[in-house]
Formats: sequence, structure tokens, C-alpha cells
Amino acid sequence: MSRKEQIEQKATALFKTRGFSATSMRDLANALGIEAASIYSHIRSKEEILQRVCFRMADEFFGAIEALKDENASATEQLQRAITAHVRVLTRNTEASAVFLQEWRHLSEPHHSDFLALRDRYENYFRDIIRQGIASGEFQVPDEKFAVLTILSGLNWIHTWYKPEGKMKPEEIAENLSAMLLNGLKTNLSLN
Amino acid sequence: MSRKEQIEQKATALFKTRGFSATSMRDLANALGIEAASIYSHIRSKEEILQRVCFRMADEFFGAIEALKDENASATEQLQRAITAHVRVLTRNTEASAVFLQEWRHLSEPHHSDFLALRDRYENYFRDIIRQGIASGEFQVPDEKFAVLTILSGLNWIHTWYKPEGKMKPEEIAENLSAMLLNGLKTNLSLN
DNA sequence: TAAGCAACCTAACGTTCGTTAGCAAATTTA
DNA sequence: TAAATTTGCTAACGAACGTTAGGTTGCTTA
Repeated sequence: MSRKEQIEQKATALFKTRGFSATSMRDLANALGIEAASIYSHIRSKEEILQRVCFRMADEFFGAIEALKDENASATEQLQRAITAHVRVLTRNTEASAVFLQEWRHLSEPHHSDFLALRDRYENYFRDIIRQGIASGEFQVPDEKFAVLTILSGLNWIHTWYKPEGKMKPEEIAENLSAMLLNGLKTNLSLN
Repeated sequence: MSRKEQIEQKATALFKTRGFSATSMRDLANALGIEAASIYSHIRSKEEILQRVCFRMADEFFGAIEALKDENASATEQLQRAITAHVRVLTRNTEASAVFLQEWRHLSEPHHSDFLALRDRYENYFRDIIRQGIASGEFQVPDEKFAVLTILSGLNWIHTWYKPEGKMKPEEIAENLSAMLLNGLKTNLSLN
């Protein structure tokens, strides 16, 4: 791992716990055991770190769900796979995920807008699955966008409590989450 | 409304959109149309504002769910009521809620610890309902804490997209959310 | 062995930060 | 109408901020 990557990693950890704005370059330098000015041998600016973390994670999330596109699968199956893929990325790097989810608003333009556009595209991926499930009769849901936001909020909360050394493994989390969310989506005529 | 409350309100709006650390007293003063130093005729420090917002909202959330305690109601009913109460508080003041949910980590000690203790107590209220629902056979859930976190994450995401002038009214949101979450919790033998 | 480069240093820059001191005007209260 | 309170001002403080300039050291490569 290059020195630049090491710096990014330490910065990510600090950004997660204290936030981007509340983390100074001197804090970061201190965590690395060097002087603040030395960091600038490796990066251009503080925000560059944030940009790299945010867009790298965006790439990872997109890569994960685009790898499993399957037109023939049912909406239920597709949603389950998407949830599993999302949880896998999230749990593999909790710190970067937290920064990706919480600190993107400190991006300056045009990165801020670029990021939001990517986020929209990602949400649309889930929205399409929901729409498909409604059309096929698999899902019954009061509002399409509402359903997507509720699902993603459930997924994106994980980083606040997940610990790799905890008892719940990523696969388990994905399973439980799928179960909780899907049974809330599935048409179920036996319930009034 | 006192000048102090006006200041708090404007600060809350800024804290929500830019975050506590990225909002300077000069930003706040500018939004109020006065000088930064003038603010200190009304408040003791920048953090005092954050403290007041966080703990006032905590009071509101507790007040809302404690008002509807009913030992005789079913767990399903209790959860529905708790969700409705929670959503009502959240939507009545989106900005303060956002600060309450996102900026509390910038509280200094001992307020930080105090806040976390309150948050735990609030989560436990929901946890008790879930536990009761499991005992009565109303709910079937893989993990108790997991269920609470997923529910609350769904609720606490609302502030990011809810607009009072939008088409969805608080009662509708609460209903839809209850429906999505409860049907995911309810024992349902007809599903495999 | 010389050149190049990666990694880090000290010193300092201009700026912004939260906050205080001291004072003036306006408004409210007695 | 006098006193007290509220609300704001200007000027300034010391500290912390992101960042740059210029230099040294030691390892790697030709």
C-alpha cells in the first residue's frame, strides 16, 4: 500500500468519527506521526482526499450491483441480490462507507453535483426493481419512491453499528434485512 | 418569539445544511443581518445552541411516545402509535430533527455522553415493544436489536427528503411506514 | 557512483475562527 | 421621566486553520 493510500485510510477513519470539517490536517498528521505540511508531498488538498474516498466508493457500489444484472430473474430475486451486494460493499469497508454516506455534502462544485447525480442513478436502479415487482404483482407498495428510500435508509444505517468482529456476519445481515424488507413488500392477501 | 429563539432557529437551519463545524458564527450573523459579536449578547457559545437544539428535540421525542403508553394495547398497535408519534415530531420540525440526528456528535462532554444515554433509552422503548410482540406471537424477527435499528433508520431518514409542502402528509408517511415495516415483522405463515 | 525520487522537515504565509471588552442606542419597565 | 434591559455596534484578542516555500535525508535506479 502506497503512502498516499495510507494517508487516505487514516483520513477516512478520522472523517468518519469526527467529520470532515472537524478534522484538521494537523489532526491527520498527528495520527500519522508526521508534520501537517508533510502530507502535501502526497496529496494536493484536504478535499482531494474526500473526493477520492467518495467517488471510489461510488464506483464500488455501482460495480457491485451492475455485476449482477439479470433480466430473467424475478424482482424479488433481483432485490435480494442487490441488497446482498450493497451490504457486502458496505461491510467490507465501513469507514469509507460512512464517509461516502455522511460527508459527501462537503464536496465543492462540481464534485457535489456529480456525486448527487450518481446517487440518483443508484437509487433509480432500486426503483426499477421495485417498479418491475409491482408490475409483476410480486410487490404491493403505497409509493414507489418512498419504498426505495425506506429500503436504502435501512441499508445505509448499517455502518453506524456494524463491527467486523461482531457476531453478525455480512451475509446474515443481508439475509435478515432482505427478510424484514421483502416481507413488508410482498403482496400478502391473508393480511386484511 | 424571543431574539434568542430566532437565533437558534437560523442556526438550526444552517447546521442542518452545512453541518455544525462548517457553519461559522460569522455565517450565522450574516444570515441574521447582524455582526458576529452581537450574537453573544444572547448566547454563551456556539455549542450552547447545539446543546439546546439536541436536548429540546430529545424532550419532544420522549414526550411524544410517553404520552401514549398503554399496557393493554397489542404490540402491533403500540408500534404503530410510536411510529406515528415519532413521525409527527420529526415532520413538525425537520431542521431541528436533522440537527438532532446528525450533529449531536459535536457535543462536548458531558453532553455527548448524556445524549447517547437518552438515545439508548429511546431505542429501548421500541425494543420493549418488539420484545412484547415476539412474546405474544405478533412479531417474528431474526434479531431484536437488529429490528429496532432497521425501524428507526427508516424513520430517521425522513428528514432528508420530507418537505412540508410536498404531497405526502405526516399521517400518510406514518401509515405507509407502519405498513411497510409491520408487514415485514408480522408472523405470516402463508409465506413459505 | 551519480541522478532521481520519495518522504519528511522547519518556518512561515495569510485567513478565518470563536470569543471578549467596552460602548451606544433603543425599547421596556417602574 | 428615570432606571433597567435588550439589542446591537466596532475593534481586537489569541488560537487554529489549510497551505506553500525551500531544504535535508536516505533509498532506489541507471
